[in-house]
Formats: sequence, structure tokens, C-alpha cells
Amino acid sequence: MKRRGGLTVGEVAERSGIAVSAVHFYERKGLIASERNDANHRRYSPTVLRKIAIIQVAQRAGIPLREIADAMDFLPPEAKVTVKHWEMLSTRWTDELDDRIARLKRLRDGMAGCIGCGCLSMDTCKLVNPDDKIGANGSGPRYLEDDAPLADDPYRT
Amino acid sequence: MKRRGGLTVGEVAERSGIAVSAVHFYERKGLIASERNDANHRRYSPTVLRKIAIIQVAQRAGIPLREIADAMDFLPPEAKVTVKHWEMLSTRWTDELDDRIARLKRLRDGMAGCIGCGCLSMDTCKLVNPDDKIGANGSGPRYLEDDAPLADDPYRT
DNA sequence: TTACTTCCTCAACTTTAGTTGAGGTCAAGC
DNA sequence: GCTTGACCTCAACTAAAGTTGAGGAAGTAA
Repeated sequence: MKRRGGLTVGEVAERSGIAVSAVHFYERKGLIASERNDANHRRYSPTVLRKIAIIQVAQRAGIPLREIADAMDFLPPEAKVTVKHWEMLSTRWTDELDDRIARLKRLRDGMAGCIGCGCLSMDTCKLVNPDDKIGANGSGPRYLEDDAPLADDPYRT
Repeated sequence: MKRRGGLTVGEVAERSGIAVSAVHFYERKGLIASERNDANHRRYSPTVLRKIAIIQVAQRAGIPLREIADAMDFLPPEAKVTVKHWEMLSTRWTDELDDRIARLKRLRDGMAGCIGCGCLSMDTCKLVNPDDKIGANGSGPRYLEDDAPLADDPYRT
């Protein structure tokens, strides 16, 4: 019952470098699909290898499986994944990636800039409370009564 | 029973912007410490705010709590966290951060470079199989029988 | 005195990304 | 005819980082 009708899970696992259980898992999550043979064994189209490669790249970019699934929903279930498809996915994800990189860079620079300072003020420290945080949500305490830098007053963080 | 003897959990939570349950959680995990008053209520030294700020920054850098705890183990439990301490932690974490940034950048460049290619070969694609992967582990299948780029052969991923 | 609020503990639940194990089927090799 | 290996399903477990809820104590306000 080996060949005829596509790749077995074992083959897919070995070729793609992931565990059989992970292949099952991706299928449950709708990221990949298979047919069944007479023995109820999964048979995968070779396309699945390309899809798993895409999943792995996206995961390394920090995209959660749920989003990867959404993004990949328009990929053909059986037919070859084309360069066109990959182009759409990868441009989408490079943007995401650029964001993550930019955020980490700001954090790194903030850390470097704060090394000598060490104020870590909840209110005034750029590092602790980056631009995207203050004023970003509408309600709740804002600790704005006094925004003079108080690097050495422990009571103001 | 309000003042006298340090900050209450509620105050710590509000000042630091995290939930009371998270303060409890950090304490269970050994990241912060408290004393108890007569009513068995937690009382925190103001230092705890600085520590929570550090925890949050480290988390944004992608450091898991377990490692943050390890790194912070040498911080004084009560006394003020000094600029010196912060210097040690932040230089340690900026290195980590630099690594993460570098990894993401390689991935981003790989993606950009692979947009027109779309080979995604498990064997030959720099994107799917970055330098740090091939030859990195000693045993198991390596798929090296034929390493010519086969961008259009679906059977080779 | 009653109600409200904050606090306490401990257990259970949540999400993400899987892994592990039990119990069972099926074809091949000796 | 039995064992081995690959496969099947389903349930339970893991780790991280918390959140939610039950059941109870203690201090404050009307």
C-alpha cells in the first residue's frame, strides 16, 4: 500500500523535517489537507511540502498558526503553489516582519540609551512606556499628575 | 490598614499597569517578593515597581519569565535597584535583542530575495533552510543526494 | 448593622503549538 | 501464523503567562 496516490504522513514528516504528530496537527487546524486511501491512511499531494515550508518560514517570522491559516486559505488545496501565491504571502509577511524588527530596534536603542540612566519611570521613561502606549487607550489611570523626571525617587517607579 | 509598611497589591497593580493576578503570579514565580502585615496582606517595597518595569521591558525583548527571574536573582530584595544593576541586566538583554533582530533581518531579507524565486526547496532554499540548520545536527536524513536547485519540481518541495 | 471593597488561598481554566500514550487496523516478512 | 512497522483515533499531557472563580476574612462607610 506504499506508493500510488501521494505521500504518506511519514514521508511528509521526514521530507519536511517535522514530526508526524505535527503534520496531523496542521491538518486538524486546516493548514494542510489530505485524501484517504482504502486503508483510511492519509495521502498527501506533494504541494503539502511547499505549504509546510511556508508555514515554517511564517512561524519563524512570528506569525501565529491561526493567521498563517487565514493567509493561506486562498492557496489551492491540490494544485501547485505558484510563485504568484508565494509573492502575495511573503509581501504580506515581510511587512509584519518589518514592524517586529522596528519594534525590537526601538527597544534595543531605548535600552542602550537607558543604560546610564536607569530611571525606568513608569511615567517618563521612553523605555518602560514607549510612545505606542501612552494616550493609546481611552480610559483608566494615566499617572499624569506630575511628569517631571524623577529618576531617583523610588516611589515614582 | 492602608498605609504603613509599603504598597498594597492593588497599588502596585495600578501603578505598574498590570493586573493584581499578575502581581501574585510574579511573586509565585519568585520575580518579586513581599512582606505580610497583621491581616496577612502583602506589603511591597517601592523597589517592586522598578522590578516590574524591568520585567516588562525584558518581556518585550522576548525574554521568558524564567530567564528574567534567573537574571534578576541577584537584585536586592528590598533595597533600591541601582543604575549599576540595571546596567548589568540591560547589557545582557541588549545582546539577546541584537541576536533576535539579526535573525529576523536575515529572515526578512531571505523573504525579499525569495519573492521572485518561490522555490522554497527544503534542501537548497536559503529561506526555508537557513545556514544554522543544515549540517548542524549529526544524524538523520539529510537529503543531499541531489542538490541542484529544482525550483519547479514539486516533489523536491 | 449591613454593605462595600480589598484582600487572602487554592483550584481550575485559557491559549498556542504541539507531544505522548492507549488501544486498534492492516500489509509485509520470516 | 506471528511479529514488526506504519498507520489510525481520541484523550490527556506539556509549557508559558496569566485569568477567573469559589469561599472566606477584615477594615471602612452609611
